Amino acid sequence: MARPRTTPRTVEHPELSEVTLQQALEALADPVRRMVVCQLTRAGGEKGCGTFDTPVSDSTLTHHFTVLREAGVIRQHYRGTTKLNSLRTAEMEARFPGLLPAVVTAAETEA
Amino acid sequence: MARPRTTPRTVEHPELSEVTLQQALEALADPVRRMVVCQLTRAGGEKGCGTFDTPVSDSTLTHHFTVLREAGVIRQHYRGTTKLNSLRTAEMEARFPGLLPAVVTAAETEA
DNA sequence: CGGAAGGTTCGATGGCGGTCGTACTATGAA
DNA sequence: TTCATAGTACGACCGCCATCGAACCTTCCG
Repeated sequence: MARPRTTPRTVEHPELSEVTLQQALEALADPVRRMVVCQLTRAGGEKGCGTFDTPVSDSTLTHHFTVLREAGVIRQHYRGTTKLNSLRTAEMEARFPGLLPAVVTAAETEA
Repeated sequence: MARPRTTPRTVEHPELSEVTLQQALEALADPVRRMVVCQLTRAGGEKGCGTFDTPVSDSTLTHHFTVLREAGVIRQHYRGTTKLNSLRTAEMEARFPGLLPAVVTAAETEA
């Protein structure tokens, strides 16, 4: 109803300037969300929601994507029935210099 | 009893190699703990437990110090009745390169 | 027009963590 | 020895968040 049948589904993304450090750290402090970020880093581009290897259910994963998106860490958009995810690397770097690389590096090193 | 009257109180500190990224991020994801870290950074050295400006009670603050210590972020030792706190900057840098600076910088910038 | 694939929404649940007050211990000073 | 100061230990409480399953919505493909 809210959206005519011909309009594609859209997703809301915050400006990075509206994102707090608190949000970013909370987003990155969850192990499942870090898995997502790492897999996204390794993929080097876009990746469908269903293509991630995690130990949680689909509905839980949806929740994690939402948290990451609202923290400005990822960008999401639809292509057909698939929802593609990518990192907002440059914007994150501008907002929180060094944070994302530090976390990803530490996560990769640890594993 | 466990400790003879002449032995000074001691505090247990983990090796940084035993600290997980999870611990470090959880430690830094709390606003009160970040206040502590920032004030410690600004102080540039040691600082007594009672000299921090936070919105929580003493007992809660004790809890936060414990979390920070177990995450390898701070070192604590007694001098008389006072407990002094300092950052384990170099060790943290070796274990999680760039992490602490990124968080502190972002925190300082934001405020 | 089905039907299937890909995600989402919703409500419930369970556990963990931040918070507090109070009682306590340890040290140093009077 | 007694008091004051600095911090700790303990127990209780409360709210939040990760998790799930089930029902649902969208889009594509026969």
